[in-house]
Amino acid sequence: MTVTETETETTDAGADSCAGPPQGDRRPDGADRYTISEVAALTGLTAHTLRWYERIGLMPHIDRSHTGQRRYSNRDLDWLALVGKLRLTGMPVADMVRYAELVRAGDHTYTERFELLKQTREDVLARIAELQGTLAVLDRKISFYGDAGRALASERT
Amino acid sequence: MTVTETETETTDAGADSCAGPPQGDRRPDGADRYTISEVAALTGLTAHTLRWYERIGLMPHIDRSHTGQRRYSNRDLDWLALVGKLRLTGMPVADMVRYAELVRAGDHTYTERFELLKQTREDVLARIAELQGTLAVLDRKISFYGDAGRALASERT
DNA sequence: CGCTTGCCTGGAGTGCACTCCAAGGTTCTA
DNA sequence: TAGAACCTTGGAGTGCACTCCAGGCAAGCG
Repeated sequence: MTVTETETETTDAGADSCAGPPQGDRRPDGADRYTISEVAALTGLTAHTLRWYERIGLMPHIDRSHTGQRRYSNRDLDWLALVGKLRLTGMPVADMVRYAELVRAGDHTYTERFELLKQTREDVLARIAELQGTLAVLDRKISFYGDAGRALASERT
Repeated sequence: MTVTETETETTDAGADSCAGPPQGDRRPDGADRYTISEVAALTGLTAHTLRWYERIGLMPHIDRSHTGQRRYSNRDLDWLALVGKLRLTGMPVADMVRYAELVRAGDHTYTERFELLKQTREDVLARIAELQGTLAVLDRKISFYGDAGRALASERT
């Protein structure tokens, strides 16, 4: 029962500062009814993309004003922050939709979500390793170009 | 034609373990005239993609047999290995084409190539940092799920 | 000799992740 | 209360990186 997905996120706001848009402009809980353009500004996504995310099932049900306009909550912002992180890993949107479905389905999907996160973690580690391999290649090439700058040797590649 | 011996490649074909393709099946320089399907097996790219790379200017001029079929050299394989690494970084194909053009243009583009490589290096470092940020988020979430899992387990006991 | 396999070409098609449009209704500012 | 600036929808369009197709040439084999 205690496996609700959401509570950690609310404290997550300033946790990772390096990447992503700053989310310091939040309103306190209770007054958190952001329009779509506010959310666009906060997340760096376009309003188009936010509506599209909703259409494909990547967002939970978004609250609406009495006239039908979207009103996003801090919790929605938390979810979008997670989605943004996952997107950075190269995870396909379809997989994120799958995760969103699991969250919506309730606590009994806990194990599956856990496995999905662990798999994603492995993928991220693998991608970091790949990038470090590429970095080594680049460094070799850069130092070659640096040397060639003095020697002015003719080269291919 | 010379495709009789090349069945050895089939062992390597599916063995695409983790990072770049192992390039241990090369022939010595001087005997390096690979068909397009051999190169496909060695690089993990499809023949379609190899022809497409050529069409968009991402490959240097590829040698041809007397009947017009492509014959790739070890040098071409080296270039493809670099392209593969750059592709892993998420560099757009258009940028790689730009780099290829600089290489074709000759030695006087040395500085520009150097700058491009250094910029790419910065991009890779930034992406690694992003991924490490994401990793932190995932780890926090995973440990939360782990705790919740133990809680559930102990509840059940 | 025909059959199969591999290769050639230009151009069309695919899948993903947005991105935009038209035609309205709503909310804020002066 | 006017008008700008926002919001709504379904559906169509875009850009990237392939991916495939049709129609044909070339070589090895029984």
